Amino acid sequence: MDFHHLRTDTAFDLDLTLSSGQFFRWKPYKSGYLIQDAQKCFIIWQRNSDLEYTSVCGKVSSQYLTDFFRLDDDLEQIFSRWNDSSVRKAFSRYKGLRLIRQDPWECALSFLCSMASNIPRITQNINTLATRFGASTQTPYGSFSRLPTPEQLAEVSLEDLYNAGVGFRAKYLYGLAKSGLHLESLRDEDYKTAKATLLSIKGIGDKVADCILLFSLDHLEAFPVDTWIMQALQTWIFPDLSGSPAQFAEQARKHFGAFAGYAQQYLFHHARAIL
DNA sequence: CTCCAGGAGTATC
DNA sequence: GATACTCATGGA
Repeated sequence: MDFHHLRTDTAFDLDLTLSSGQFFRWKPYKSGYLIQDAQKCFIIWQRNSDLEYTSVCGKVSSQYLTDFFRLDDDLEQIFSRWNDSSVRKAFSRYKGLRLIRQDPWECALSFLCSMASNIPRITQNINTLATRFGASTQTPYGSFSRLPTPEQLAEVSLEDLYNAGVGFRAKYLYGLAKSGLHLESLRDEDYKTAKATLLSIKGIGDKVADCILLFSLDHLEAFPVDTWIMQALQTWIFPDLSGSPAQFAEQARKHFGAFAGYAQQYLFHHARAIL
């Protein structure tokens, strides 16, 4: 096989980044990881500042990995503007935790599955969608199921989706697939316009929309507020504020600014660890 | 058995 | 605009 190297001259922690609950199609493989991103599949190891990787299916390059793991984001500069002790503590404790720039379609499916669920089950759901409705690829490393494309999922019946074990989320996945919404075009729109479009899809509310915008569409000012972040904000950032999750999200975006999503990801990880 | 989980839609006031 | 109820399923 063809192995390549990528040297990371900025902080990057592959284990932390993968296990931080933003992306679900990965699993341990021989002291490294096997990662599936939309239609691609690759294996990757990290040893200090060196990433070693090889494509399994689809073309994976150093540029692709730099984009996928957002290795060009300057974390020191992004976090230098924030003085909240909890954020500073999380930043020093979780060095190298990065947002992932994942495929928008995969991201939308994942976070539609995420509602009233948990990370292990989201992982199970997204993998089931792939094995049942996606194409299968034979590789030297075994057989892999690709995620169904929007066109492929649009051909799946509502009944088959319910039988895939995604619960009440089936009707929302069905609606998204039938909508024909072109997620990629939302990358170039401003945050509020892009979010309004996402909110027009049944099943996508404030939180899921912000996850899609943050994790796949480069809208780093998005600040998804779930139950964990709600606790984190009330405990650490706005102890005197009361209100709805939407109001806390609004305050958080004002407080953290253009890169609020990075503060969110660290606070989420921190809250999950100690609250 | 009951309760809850990286929520959101709907009805009702 | 707030609040309560509902939606499926699996694990604790």
